[in-house]
Amino acid sequence: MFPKLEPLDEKPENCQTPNIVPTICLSDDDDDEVANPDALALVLVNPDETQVANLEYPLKRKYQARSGELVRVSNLDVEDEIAFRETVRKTRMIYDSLRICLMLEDEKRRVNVASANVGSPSMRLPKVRNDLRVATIMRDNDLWLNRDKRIVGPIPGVNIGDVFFFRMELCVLGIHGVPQAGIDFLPASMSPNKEPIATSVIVSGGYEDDEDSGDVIVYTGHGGQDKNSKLHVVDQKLEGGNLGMERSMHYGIEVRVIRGFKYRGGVSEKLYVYDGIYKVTDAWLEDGKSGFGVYKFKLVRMEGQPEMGSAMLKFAENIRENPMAARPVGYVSLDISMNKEHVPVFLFNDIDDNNEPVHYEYLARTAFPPFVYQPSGNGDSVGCFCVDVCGLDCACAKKNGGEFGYDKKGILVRGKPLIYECGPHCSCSSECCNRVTQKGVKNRFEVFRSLETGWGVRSLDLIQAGSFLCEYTGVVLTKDQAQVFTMNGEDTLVYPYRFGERWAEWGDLSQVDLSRVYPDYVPPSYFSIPPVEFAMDVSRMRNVACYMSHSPCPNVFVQLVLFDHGNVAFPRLMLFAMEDIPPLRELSLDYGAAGEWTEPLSICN
DNA sequence: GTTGTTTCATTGTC
DNA sequence: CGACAATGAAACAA
Repeated sequence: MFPKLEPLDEKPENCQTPNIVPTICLSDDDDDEVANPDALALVLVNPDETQVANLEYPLKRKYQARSGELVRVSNLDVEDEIAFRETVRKTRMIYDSLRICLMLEDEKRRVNVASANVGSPSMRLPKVRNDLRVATIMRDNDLWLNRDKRIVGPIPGVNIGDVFFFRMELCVLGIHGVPQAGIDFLPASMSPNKEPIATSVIVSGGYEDDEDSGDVIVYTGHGGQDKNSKLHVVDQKLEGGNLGMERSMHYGIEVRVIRGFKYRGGVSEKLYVYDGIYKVTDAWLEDGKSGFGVYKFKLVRMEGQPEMGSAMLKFAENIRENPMAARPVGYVSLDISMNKEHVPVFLFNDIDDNNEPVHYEYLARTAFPPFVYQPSGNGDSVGCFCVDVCGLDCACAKKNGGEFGYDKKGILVRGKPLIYECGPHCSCSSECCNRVTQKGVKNRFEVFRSLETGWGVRSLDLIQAGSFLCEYTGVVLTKDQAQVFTMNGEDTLVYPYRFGERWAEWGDLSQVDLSRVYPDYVPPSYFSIPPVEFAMDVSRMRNVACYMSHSPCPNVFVQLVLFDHGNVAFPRLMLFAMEDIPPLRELSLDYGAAGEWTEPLSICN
């Protein structure tokens, strides 16, 4: 009764994919398409260019409209990959930092309103959706990516398995440009041949007629639903995104697939995972479960892509529930920390018979020499006198420049040269939120053997950006001790100063103009500390951090923290997540220039 | 805790 | 160019 959709009679030809950024031809009368060599650069955010673009239309619209130009980005070299990845991550860091910033500012205002309205408790602030507000502010500051091109296929800098807590992030990055609809498509009005083209879909299981078996999805078109009941009340029509899907099938245009899940314990109730590109292989109209006509699209995952992120999430969940059943072989140890961490640290090797990490004594906390703990006499080791939970007048907050290092959920607000936590000298309770890193490891880590990097570390839990991971521990050596240690040639010491200043990237909102949102907003000012001059010996005692691999584009960074003594020359090296890290993805640190950290180097110069 | 209602931001169409 | 419908998620009220 329902006709199968027939493809248009004219078949496009010469639609091969050139290397860099081809324009996609949608009709056969247009055979002189030329790749624009400058188009690649346009994908990256370039403040100068976007400002120029805005000046052209300063009165017509507040922000640059989304482009109608379809492009593919392929065959990037390694340097381009890293550059795109950095851009994506920077954008995501701004999103997260701004969201936390708005949250903290709102809290301040709430306190102010409450104190100004003593006796009239009915006074309330309007409700806010910070996930949406952040996107608006970033859009007004030209910080959205990929608005000047519509990318077909993978988004440079976005990897399969990347996870997102907010749907709006997908808009900001250009992965899926519409904030609500499941199908994102180039509209007919902007299309060269006046046909809509679908570029991405979100599979959230919100449609009763969806079927999802991983590599093959039967996706239900949109429309026909009642506004309130969400039930199908009329037949769907072949228009908009539905027609776009059919046209993408016709032209063989790949479609990005993002899966959405309900997720507990995260910063949001939902989790989105980028699962790679699919091809639409079939489209038809049928009676849905409601009895009304629904369009169906068969999506088949393209070959040669890394394993699906959603499959990895599921696999990690299975390992957490029953490690042995999920992976029968490969466990060398079920806890190399020997109960020294609150959660066990697995040692996993299914490649060779190397079991080296079990031979080192596990050191959950760095051991400093006794003199570090002696009071200096200038009062810097005196704690705060807060009762129960610290407020903004806390002495430790003042040391941090008038704010706490973490939000209420323990997420690092912004990187600093040094963060002071409340410690044993403070009178506040152990529930004080300024005691994040001293509480130790919370994630289930696994040291694993890989062919590429030797030993590596990954987590079985999803790690939210800005979360504390673990300390980088070892036996501390002073400058003099380190020199003696390295005299006999081999230098296996770790030099903290070489980790660099990745912390400065976390929470950096200098690109955002907040004066319009908060006229009285004062950007934080940093204080500086002298360079860290001690070295760390990890040749006998170490912890999980020691096995993290080096990367020029790391997902973990070092933040210096003090809590059990006041000696700024001997801070603890605390590791935080630079981005949302999906389970089973390798953790990496920037140890400084590649390879350099293992070479002997005098630190007294 | 559950359910229904409203609201948020953006795009595309009329 | 302006109005408006469509859309998912979360805050909120019941």
